[in-house]
This record gives sequence, C-alpha cells and structure tokens, in this order.
Amino acid sequence: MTAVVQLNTLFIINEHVKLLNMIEKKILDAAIQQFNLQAKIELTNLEYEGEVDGEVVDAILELKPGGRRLLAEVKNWVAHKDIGAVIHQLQGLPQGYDRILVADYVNPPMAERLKKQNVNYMDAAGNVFLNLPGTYVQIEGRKPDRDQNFEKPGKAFTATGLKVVYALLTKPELLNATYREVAEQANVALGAIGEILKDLTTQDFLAGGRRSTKREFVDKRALIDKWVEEYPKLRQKIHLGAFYANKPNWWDNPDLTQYGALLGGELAAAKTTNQLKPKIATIYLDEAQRDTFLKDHRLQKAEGENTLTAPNVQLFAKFWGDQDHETELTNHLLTYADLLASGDVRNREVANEVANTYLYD
DNA sequence: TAATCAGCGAGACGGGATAG
DNA sequence: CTATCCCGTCTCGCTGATTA
Repeated sequence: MTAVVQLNTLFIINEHVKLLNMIEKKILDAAIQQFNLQAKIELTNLEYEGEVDGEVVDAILELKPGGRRLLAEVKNWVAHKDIGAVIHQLQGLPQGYDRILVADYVNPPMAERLKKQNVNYMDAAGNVFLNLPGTYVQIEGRKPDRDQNFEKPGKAFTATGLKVVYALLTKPELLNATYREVAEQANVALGAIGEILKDLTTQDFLAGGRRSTKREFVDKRALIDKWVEEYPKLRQKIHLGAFYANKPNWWDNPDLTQYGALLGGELAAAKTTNQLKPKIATIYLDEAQRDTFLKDHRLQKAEGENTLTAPNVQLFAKFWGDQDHETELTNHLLTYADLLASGDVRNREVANEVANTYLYD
C-alpha cells in the first residue's frame, strides 16, 4: 500500500491555526508591562496575531529606540513543555527577524538553557533575556506572582492525554466507545479517560457525549495540529535511545517487522511520497525488543548532548495499545508529527504534504 | 539533599439498566 | 422486586519531577 505523490504537487502551507487565547494575551500583556517597568527601553505590542511574510505569528513587538521588531511566540506553562520543541518552534518563525519567547514564568534552570542557546525570552514575572546587536537586557531572579496565576492547562495534552487523543484521531469510532475500550486502545489507565475527554470538550475540540448525544470532533484539523504541536512531550518520554548504524539502507529489510518494528518519520515519508532520502531512521518498537534489535542490526549507542538530533537512528517505544498493523510504517499522523519534530526544514515540506494528502479530510 | 507536588495506574465503588 | 452486569467516577499510593 504505497501511494506515490507527484513531485510537482503544489505545497499548501498549513495556515497556522494558532489563535492566541485569552490566557496567552494576558501573559503577553503582563510580560510587556513588566518589561517596561524594569528595563530602560520601551517595548510595545504592535499587533496580536500579526502577519509576517505570509505567516501569522503570536504577536509583533517593537523596541522604541530604533524601532527594531521582534516576533513573539507566547507560551503558557512553558516550564512543563519540552524545551527543544519550543526552541524549534521559535526557529520556525519567519527568517530574518529577531524572535522572543514570551512565557508565564521561566524558572532558573530553564533560563540557563535558553541563554546558552541564545534564545531571547521574557516572562510575566519580569525576567528578561534579550540579546540583540546594540541591545542587551538581562533581568533574573523574579518570582512569579502568586495571585497572577494563569489558568492551569487541563489533562488533554499531557503524555497520557496525547496517547488518548492519538487513539481518538486514528480510530474515530472510539469517540463513542466505552471508557474501558478507549483506555485499552490508548494504552492508558481507565481513570484518566474522563478528565481527558472533559478537557477536550472544554477546549472545544470535542462536542456532545452527554447521554444519548454522539460525541464528535468539532474541528478535527485543529486537533491534529494541536496534537502534533504537543507530541514532542510524549516523544521525549518514550525515547529508547539514539544510535549509529554504519551500513547504509540497513532498514530496507523485510525482517524488521519480526521485531514488531514500525518505520516512522523520514523512512515512512520516503516510502509514501518518494520525495526524500532518509537521513535519520525513526523506528518504533516494543521496549522489550530493544536489546535484541540493537544487537541484530549492530547499532551503536550515541553518547552526549544532542542525542535527539545528531545520530542516524532514533528508537521509540510504541505507545499505543493496538498491536495489529496493516503496514510496516507508522500511522500518517505519527509520521507527520515525527517529521516536524525532527527540526529539519526540508522535512517540513514533506510533512505538510503528508498532512494534506492523508490527514485533513 | 529533602520536601513537595503533579500525574497517573490500579482497582474499588456505586448508580443505572436489564433480565429473570 | 432483586440479582447481575456494565460503566463512569473516586480514592489511594507510587513515581518521577520540581522547588526550596
């Protein structure tokens, strides 16, 4: 079952459906206010959800002396997010502009990591790191204001929530199955289901479900995009390790399925679109199979910092409950998410194509 | 390093439906 | 009416992460 897509297919850039919600607006306003109180230069918000080079960004900010512009990415609860993914998202903003991460609160360890990578940030507590040519602002040690607590996020996109949403998206019939059925298919505890579904409804991703009414997606595409955005959180948890393989194309081997292994990311995309040469092999398998798998394919462990990007084999534990697979490839949704999580700009185009061809219906 | 906390799995609980 | 089953909710306690 291999679909070949023409090379000259027009790429439709996914309009980033990322409306700034009320909480994010509050965070942005508070952060700017704090900045202006403390720094000697003035910062103003030119536009919420402004458009730059055809892409919508959370906000466009301007520094008063000089009129330098900054593209802002606003995040609530940033301390609980995967920092790599956040940085990656910032890097994905239109090129040629300075960027800044705006958050509710950036705690000290997080601040260190952001500074090390030279990522500008400001938070609602008043902490700032802004390093631009000619401008340097650094404010640290500010504590978050207790009364100013921005609403806690619900359970829909925790690691467990992500598993449930994945199950719902890939098997829509689960929308109206019993909680037990959903729990089993999603591979999570029964007790987690209720709150996740409730939160999805509160966030307007699901409707119905009371009594006799059928539960349904409000906007499936929006939920897909949201899931993909949050997926790195789960991805990090199921990461089984990074490795090097010396033999090229070693994965082109029918016996991989013997290990219950599924090819994902670039490998899956390469097989469905014929559009790219995989550089990194993303593979999902049962954790129990890991050691045999490594030995049989002579994979060597990668050491050091950037194990999530540099080596050429990435292993992940299968997180879903259902073990029957029609193909040796991961589900399109997961392929899409892995392509985006790879951080490779060229993969983004292919990712969009996978999404437009197979996911948005 | 110690204390605290969120997340979540396991399983008990009890309300409602259904069959006998 | 009562026994039984089904199913969402509740509670407890473990784990790993975060904060002091």
